[in-house]
Amino acid sequence: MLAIERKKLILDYLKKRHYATVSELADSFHVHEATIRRDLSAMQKEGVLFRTHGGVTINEDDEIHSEPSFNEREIAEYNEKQQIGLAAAEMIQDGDHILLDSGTTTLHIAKSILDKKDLTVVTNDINIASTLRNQKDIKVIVTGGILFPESYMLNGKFTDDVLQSLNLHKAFVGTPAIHFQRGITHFDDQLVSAKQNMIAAAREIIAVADHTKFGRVSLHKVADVHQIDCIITDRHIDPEELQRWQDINMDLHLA
Amino acid sequence: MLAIERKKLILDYLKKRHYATVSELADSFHVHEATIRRDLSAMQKEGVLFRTHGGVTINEDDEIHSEPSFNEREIAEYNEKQQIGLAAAEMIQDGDHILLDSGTTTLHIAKSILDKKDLTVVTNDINIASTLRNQKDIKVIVTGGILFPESYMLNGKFTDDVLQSLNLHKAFVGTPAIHFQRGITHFDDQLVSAKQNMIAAAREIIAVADHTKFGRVSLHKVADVHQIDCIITDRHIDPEELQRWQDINMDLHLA
DNA sequence: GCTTTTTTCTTTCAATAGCCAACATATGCA
DNA sequence: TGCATATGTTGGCTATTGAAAGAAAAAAGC
Repeated sequence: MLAIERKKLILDYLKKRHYATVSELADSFHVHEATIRRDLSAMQKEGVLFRTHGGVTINEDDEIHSEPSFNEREIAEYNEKQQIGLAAAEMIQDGDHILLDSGTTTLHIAKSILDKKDLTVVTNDINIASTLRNQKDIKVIVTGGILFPESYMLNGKFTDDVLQSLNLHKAFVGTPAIHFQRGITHFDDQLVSAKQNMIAAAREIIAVADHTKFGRVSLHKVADVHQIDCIITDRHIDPEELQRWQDINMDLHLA
Repeated sequence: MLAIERKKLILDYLKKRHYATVSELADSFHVHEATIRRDLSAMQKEGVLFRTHGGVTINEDDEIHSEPSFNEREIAEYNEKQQIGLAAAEMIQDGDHILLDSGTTTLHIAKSILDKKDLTVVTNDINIASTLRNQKDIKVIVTGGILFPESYMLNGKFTDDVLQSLNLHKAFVGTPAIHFQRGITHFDDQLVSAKQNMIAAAREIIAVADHTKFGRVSLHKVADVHQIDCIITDRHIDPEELQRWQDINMDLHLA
């Protein structure tokens, strides 16, 4: 069995069961525990999952997540995400029709646009919808769909249908992996379709990702680099990485 | 079992019941009490729970969602609505596909079904969706649509489209006006369509309304009496009113 | 109120299970 | 063959757990 195949199966398993021990995985694939550990370490580096003593759990850090402060990284990147939110808000004009993808970074965008006027916000995140619900001058449209386990994100056919019927000025899309050649990728194939529809629905695509997401490549392709009009990230991005994006003339904002 | 898995389950447990003892947790996970104590100490350090002598309680002020400022509607008839919620929960079997209309009474139904198994819940209320989002055994489908100002309700074309494509076992529909001859009526014409679609989508229609809603008639017709299979209300309903419904053989439950 | 008893908590230590790094072996490809 | 990559093996190190003993807190008895 190929390593990549094994990794895919590990992910599939984790999607269903959420946790797995190293020995359990080693047994079921008939490989040595060291091999599994190497797989898990590599996958952790990609940001796909989270290793713990004895096993592994899925990293629902932000694409699928919201459980407050279960790991320290969430707190660590809190300020960065907040800054990204403020920078994104500056790009939004009164009267805009925008789309906010589900996630913690985009939630910060929502919190930063409460004083805008005559805004229409489409979102697949019920937490974002909730945050905006008291704003008289903001019309909120929720995409509908299946609520992802343990998260605030909606996904599935209903989500896709609604996204396909909309035309928006700007879409703010989050991603767990962004690479200057490979573009936006995602570890979960189930979420690819919604993100692609978001990108198709808006005139201007703004990717939002804190610095830890850069240089990562995951299994499933979401969008090419040229489909992205602009990226917002935080100031802790690696200078070499920054240079690579500047070399290809990407409009990259540091919050 | 992995340590992190155990910690997650402790949290899940505390979300349902607010308190747990160390020995109780040690028993249920088949680990030594010292292990549980170590888990709890670590989790307290993270700020997710609060240790007490002999046990632990949850620290749930960090839920992004909690709306402390209950509006008047929410407080009105709180206990009655809670009772109605419990009565409705008794009518729901494991494995059911149900629909919960937006509203405070139906929110109480949601709170009363957290330990059901293998449930599918369709709702047009993002607060209800949020309440159910942590339940592993409940699949939540949100209808999508425009978020009604100052509320948690979704409405409009997207809502209607989704409702029309679903087939459910039971629909729990709230109403501000119910009359033994005129049936269900509503003061806001914008909401009529969604309610009618709900009624069309389910095999069994259960109207939920506290006693103050009885005898009222509003401008817009939603449904005839014969379209309702069952009504759940509270014990403060006027005896004469009760008699009228019994005379027409309505299956009326007093919570 | 005070003391005694019981329960729970903390600390410590030993045993086990899991981890990492280095090296060895195997596989595949040019 | 030689190189690169993937996997297995080994030994030393670390983390987690359960058990035990003393400290602290709560409950019971007077």
